[in-house]
Amino acid sequence: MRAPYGLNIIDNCLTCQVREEHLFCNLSRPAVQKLNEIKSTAVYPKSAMLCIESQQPRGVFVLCTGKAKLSTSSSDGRTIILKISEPGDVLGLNATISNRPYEATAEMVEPGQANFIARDALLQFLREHGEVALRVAEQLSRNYYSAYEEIRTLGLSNSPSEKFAKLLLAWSGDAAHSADLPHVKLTLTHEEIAEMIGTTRETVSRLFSEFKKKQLLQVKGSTLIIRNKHALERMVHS
Amino acid sequence: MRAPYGLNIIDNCLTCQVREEHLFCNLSRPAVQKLNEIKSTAVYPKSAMLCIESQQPRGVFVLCTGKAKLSTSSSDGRTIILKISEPGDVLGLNATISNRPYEATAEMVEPGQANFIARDALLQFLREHGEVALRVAEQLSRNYYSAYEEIRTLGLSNSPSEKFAKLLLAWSGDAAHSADLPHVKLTLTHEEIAEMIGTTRETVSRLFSEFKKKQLLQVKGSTLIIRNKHALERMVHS
DNA sequence: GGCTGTTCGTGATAGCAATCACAGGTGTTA
DNA sequence: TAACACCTGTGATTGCTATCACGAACAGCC
Repeated sequence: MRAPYGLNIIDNCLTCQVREEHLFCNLSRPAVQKLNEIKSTAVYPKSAMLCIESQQPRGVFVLCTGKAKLSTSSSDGRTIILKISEPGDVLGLNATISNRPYEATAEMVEPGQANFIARDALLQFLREHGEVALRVAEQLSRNYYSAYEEIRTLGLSNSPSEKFAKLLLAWSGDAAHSADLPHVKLTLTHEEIAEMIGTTRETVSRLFSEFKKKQLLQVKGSTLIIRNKHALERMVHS
Repeated sequence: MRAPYGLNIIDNCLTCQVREEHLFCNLSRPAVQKLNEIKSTAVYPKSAMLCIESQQPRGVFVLCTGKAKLSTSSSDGRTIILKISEPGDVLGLNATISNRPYEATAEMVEPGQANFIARDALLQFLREHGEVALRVAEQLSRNYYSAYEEIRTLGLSNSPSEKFAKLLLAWSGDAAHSADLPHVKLTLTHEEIAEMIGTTRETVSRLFSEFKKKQLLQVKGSTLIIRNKHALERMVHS
């Protein structure tokens, strides 16, 4: 089986980029072997859609390199970006397990590689390897928690500035620190940031201006520097 | 082990109120037997807390009768109600499985009965009965979907009236129909409804007035009658 | 019956963010 | 280098809803 949009194949990327909590790490030897048989690797260009909201699930994707944005839209064109997936993330797991339509669209924002595992093969694999079913449960639980965090953000913080501060803090969490200040590579447009925090493009622009003026952040080309993390934290849980 | 707030015990309620999709239905005989050994049943009065947000998980609750509201709060006192749990629902499963703090508070809004299964016993049980682990994965997936729906509601619909309409439709979904119109027993206060749709009490009051004037609904004592479901549907996905 | 606490209805006001509008910037392609 | 598409900054305006304020309705309880 071949994943869509496939271009070049780099072999055996399933075991690269592993992190402790990931789905297919530290499995028994036969499980790893079987996994390698049923997966297929492909390279996706920018803007490639891995899966599309409301379509029947074909299987899961494990992102190896690159980044993908997960989004959902309403019928009137409004869109929210749920998260930016990083290498190691598993996409479409819920839909595939429960055989309901994909709940979100996954679109590459940076070109990269992903493994695809077709639904039937995955389910068969899970039936044969009970150890992995538990991993799946844990992964689903993790998904749930991040969805839950999203609900808290959307439901409990009202002002755009609060949500913006929260986003910046999340970014600075996994950022490189140089000269003690978190540096973040800014890959999203204001429009996309707006979709992440549920506001408009113009408001995001104004927020950037405002936060710069307040010495909270600084932008150098495409790098964003968090200048006052402490102040941001105060804004969030006030 | 004894559940907190326990008053009277009505035996063997674990198998009552079953629905197809529920966690502990249609299990093998030994599994059911083991389950009956490790569960404890208790009756909870109105306002009893089954579990509290941010506390370490003690175990799961299976609601048998009555209703419980699941809510989460921010440090500044804002509260959102995530859902009203019905008999058959499993509370605290995510937290218990992943051993993270309860993500929500569960408070009885109508007195009722629930089974409690302590964490250790549940995990042991799951290890012994692989069949149930799959059920757990499915349940987690279902939880995820409803969390996801909540995100869509909060993130994609802006106006309170839209969210109110959405809530009314959800209610009318599982409502008794008399004379062709859905009748709903109104058990929540305006304040609580406000917390469900992320607005204020006053706005909910005004929404009721507005919707009455527009012939969308009607209130008779504590019964709410949906008078124009179609119009509500039009409001939602406009 | 009168007390108290909770819930509900509704007016007045203020503030914030969506919307509209447009100009300047950046990058890409021919 | 010109043309084009996209992204960004910022002003002006408007509308919606949170907030404050108060009184009415209602239930539970001595």
